[in-house]
Amino acid sequence: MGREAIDEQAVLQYLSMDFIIGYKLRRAQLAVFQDFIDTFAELKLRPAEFAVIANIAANPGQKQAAIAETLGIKPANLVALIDGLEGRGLAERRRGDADRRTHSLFLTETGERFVDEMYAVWRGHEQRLIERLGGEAERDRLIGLLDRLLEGAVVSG
Amino acid sequence: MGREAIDEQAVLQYLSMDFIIGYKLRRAQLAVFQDFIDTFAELKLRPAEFAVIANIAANPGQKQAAIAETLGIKPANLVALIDGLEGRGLAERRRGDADRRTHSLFLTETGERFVDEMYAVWRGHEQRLIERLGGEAERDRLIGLLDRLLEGAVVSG
DNA sequence: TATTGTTATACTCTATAACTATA
DNA sequence: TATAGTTATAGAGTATAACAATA
Repeated sequence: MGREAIDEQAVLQYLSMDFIIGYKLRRAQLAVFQDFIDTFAELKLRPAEFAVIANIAANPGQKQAAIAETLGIKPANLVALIDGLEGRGLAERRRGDADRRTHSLFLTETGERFVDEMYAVWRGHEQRLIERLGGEAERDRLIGLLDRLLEGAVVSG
Repeated sequence: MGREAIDEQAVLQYLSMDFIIGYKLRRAQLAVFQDFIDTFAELKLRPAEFAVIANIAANPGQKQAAIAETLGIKPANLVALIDGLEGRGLAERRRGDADRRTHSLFLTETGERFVDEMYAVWRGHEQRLIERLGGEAERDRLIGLLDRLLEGAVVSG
């Protein structure tokens, strides 16, 4: 009966959802993405597009498969994303010289200028989140905890 | 030029994606949900279904609108979810007595037994996450930080 | 008239299989 | 044969508008 009492308490605790890590994580992620989407509405940039542009800027010439791997998305789903960026004149595919099956990705000149603007907007968004968290030390602590969840995760594949 | 140098450094930092809160949050949430999905594959329970059942169990008789509000989903999208639970004999709708437009939700006896099993499975999942984080104190710290992100968020509507 | 739950529908994100062109 | 990128497609999740029953 002692055991039942403990279980009952635990059940009530989890049923409140307040201590469920995945639930809180999802709600927080949605709130942060909503802020991102609102913030970047003017630049018409979605989170995935931001991530792709940032990745090309950090490593110009990367192949599509490498970016998909880095961002954890399927190569097939990267195609429309890059089509969009290419259509807006921000990025371009260049056929591989050695291996003509591959596409290396680069920012255009327009894309380079866009990155500057994107960064300025992003800084406002990120600063707002840091303030909500209570400062950069808290931000670092959060990133550290999230990294632990990621490091411990079973890699699918 | 001093200013440019600073911006360039900041750009490189953010382009590495390592300090972007939303990005890390999304990756961690996906990793945690993947663990949840694998863990609950046997019970054939998705995160949203878990949340609905937990909510009914915590507050039997709640109306659909209230649950949708609590979980942050649209009433229209709750319909199929509850249809599924009702179809499996876990939950049931009861027409409101005072207001016959409303549906109050309850667990069936099967549902009550299912909750016990669900809790046992959930405890393994949550314990695994707590271990990844480094203990309950770290879990509490993470929840606290996520709450700050949620509290500071602009409520849509 | 307004509200609860429902239906229909569309849009995004994600996953898989089959295709092409190259290797 | 195998691989990089592509196409087509299907499944979740989520959003809105219109409807029926009821208030």
